Amino acid sequence: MRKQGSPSLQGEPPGDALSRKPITARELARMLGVSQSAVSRAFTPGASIAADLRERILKYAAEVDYQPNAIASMLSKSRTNIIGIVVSDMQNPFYPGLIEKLSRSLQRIGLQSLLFNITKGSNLEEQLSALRRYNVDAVIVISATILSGSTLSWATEGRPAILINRVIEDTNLSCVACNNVEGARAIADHFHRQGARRVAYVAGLSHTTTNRERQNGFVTRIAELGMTLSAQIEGREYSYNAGRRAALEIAARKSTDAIFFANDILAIGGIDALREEAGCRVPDDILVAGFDDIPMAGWPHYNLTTFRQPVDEIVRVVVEMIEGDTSALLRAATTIRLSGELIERRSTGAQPDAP
Amino acid sequence: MRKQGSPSLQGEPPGDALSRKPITARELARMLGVSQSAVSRAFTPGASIAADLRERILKYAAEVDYQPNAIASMLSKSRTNIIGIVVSDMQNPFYPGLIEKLSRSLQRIGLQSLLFNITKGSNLEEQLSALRRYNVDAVIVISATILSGSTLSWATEGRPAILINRVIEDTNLSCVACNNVEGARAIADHFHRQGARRVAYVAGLSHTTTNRERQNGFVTRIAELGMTLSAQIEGREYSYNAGRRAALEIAARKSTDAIFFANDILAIGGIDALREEAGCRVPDDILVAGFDDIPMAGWPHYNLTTFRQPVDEIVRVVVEMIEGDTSALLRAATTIRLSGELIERRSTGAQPDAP
DNA sequence: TTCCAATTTGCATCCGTATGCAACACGGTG
DNA sequence: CACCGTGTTGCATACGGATGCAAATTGGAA
Repeated sequence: MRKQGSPSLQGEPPGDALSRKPITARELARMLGVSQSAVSRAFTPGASIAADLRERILKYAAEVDYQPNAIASMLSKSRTNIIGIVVSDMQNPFYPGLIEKLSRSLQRIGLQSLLFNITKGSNLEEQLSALRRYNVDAVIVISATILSGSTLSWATEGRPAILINRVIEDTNLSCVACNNVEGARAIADHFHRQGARRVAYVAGLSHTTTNRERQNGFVTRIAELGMTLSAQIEGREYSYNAGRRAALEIAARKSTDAIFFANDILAIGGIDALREEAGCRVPDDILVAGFDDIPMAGWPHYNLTTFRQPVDEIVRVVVEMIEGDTSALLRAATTIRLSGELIERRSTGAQPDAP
Repeated sequence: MRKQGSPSLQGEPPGDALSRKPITARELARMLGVSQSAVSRAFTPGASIAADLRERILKYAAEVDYQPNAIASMLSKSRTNIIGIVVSDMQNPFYPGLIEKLSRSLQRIGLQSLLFNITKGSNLEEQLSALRRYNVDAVIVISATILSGSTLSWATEGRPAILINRVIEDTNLSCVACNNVEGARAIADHFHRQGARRVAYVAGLSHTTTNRERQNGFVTRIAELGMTLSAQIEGREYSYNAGRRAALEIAARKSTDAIFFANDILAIGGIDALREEAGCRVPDDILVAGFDDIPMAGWPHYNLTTFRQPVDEIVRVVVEMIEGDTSALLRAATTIRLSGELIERRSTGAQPDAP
């Protein structure tokens, strides 16, 4: 149907190499006097083909610059070698780093990353419908945004899905998350060691599991240690400005020794507000800690004490889950908790190690 | 070949809804007593089909949750509706913002983004070979990393390619870039107005066109204004630490009134180094300006004067190029320069507008 | 030398959708 | 009533590669 007619009648199309269509396995096979199956097998590791034939085909393929068409391959095999990555907030510097490492690791084992940037508010199903149509092999969700388990199940439609830093129980979704409770308790312990007694918590997105775990872990440990929770600010976003506003609110009451922000971006906004707007000194007047350990937390001006997420390990585990038997992921959704590390810096009066 | 045999003999497979394969157009057609073509046409805008038939098919399709398989569609049409995005540095906060806006705009017109995260140093052709095999409709390159025009031409293989913030002349690649010369001159003018006379330039990646343009524009304008170029630091990366080191080097010579860093991340590292390590006051002792206007530049501690890149406009232009006749892009590669905006803040002693 | 097993190769068909072309339906005109 | 044009519909095949099965080849054992 397409482009029948004699191949080179209308003269060389303008634009030179531009409209030249890539060579196909059949053409390559005909040139070599072998069958198309042979070409396909030459490119399939472990296929039943003689070593010398394979070599001859691959050599010639390299010469004429043949590469198997991935689309056709996807159609006949069940695999697409594409992983869908669902993201909603690339502004928080924690995520770009994670996405970068993740996509690099996937590339290393021959998987590509198809990015789905969902916008909260508008029609989620519509945004995710492409996720179904593209037949991705698996889905990785790196999104703090509201995304119900049922919507997600619909979108992934029987494909393995792995949530990073979000935990949903009721569905067949796997989760890989940092041990938020452990981290929050470590911050509480650290505050206590540094002498704080009246402490505050600043939430990110209140309803997210991540926030709830950090909040509960912190508040519980605070109580165990006999400290006072002097303030607790609800939040609607993980952002610099939200941190600023929360810090000002807490500073106005003048009854807090230390603030634990649900993540680093909040904490950094908080530090700036405390110093520039509230006239407080950090850590002299008030201690501040965050969560994640984004690059800015290490900048000298902030020097933010934080709980470092094990990004490399998270990536490793996720990639292993995908690399392994993905159908196993479907049968038994697993939740994996990874340990992080308390990074003590000057924002809580600690003396950090030399860089 | 696959899954022949009677459909429901071996009982419901374990895992419930998990392994159920999605319905196909043919099955849907048979259920409705129409031809598969009809189903295809019902989902093709502008196809030759009666309105009531289309409605009936779409309604039933919605009921049984049928959606056309994108892979099969890609194979028969020439379009994949996938845009390859080549990235190399997600750490610089300017890029995540750009990528996010870009992928959202593309999604809005039904295009998905396939992410290619290239690592400098290792084999580029190998990394980009997937770009060819996946038949992407177009390629957008957002990468400061070394990537020769010829490598890129090979990788895109007759597909339209658009470079953002990089200009390559010799090939048939389109470019959309900020007017770096204009921006650099604006910074120079601003320095002059603020009373600086001995100024320094800190390069990012020296050989990139972006850096060269900013450098030349700045140095040229400096000379025109009769100012002295007191230092010029070569660079191997656009990073916080590179900015730190450069700033310390310049501060040690004590002969500079103002520093123009090739981008904001460098400038921010520079400010921190000047204040925390060199004991200088910014802007009292030395003025600092950057380029890009990343979020951190607006944070009160930095309050960085910078030249804002017209991100929204860049995205708009790129998407328009892709949305329009892409083959036109191939025939006539165009380079588009967009104007940015000088943002005067306190790092150069300016009084910023109230937030 | 004969026969069988193991390995290699090719043939035919499938994956699921798009589309050129022919067939068909319907309404109006001469 | 024959004829034609417009608008719909279905048939058949193409897209490019993967793979079950049968055929062909090879080597070695009896």
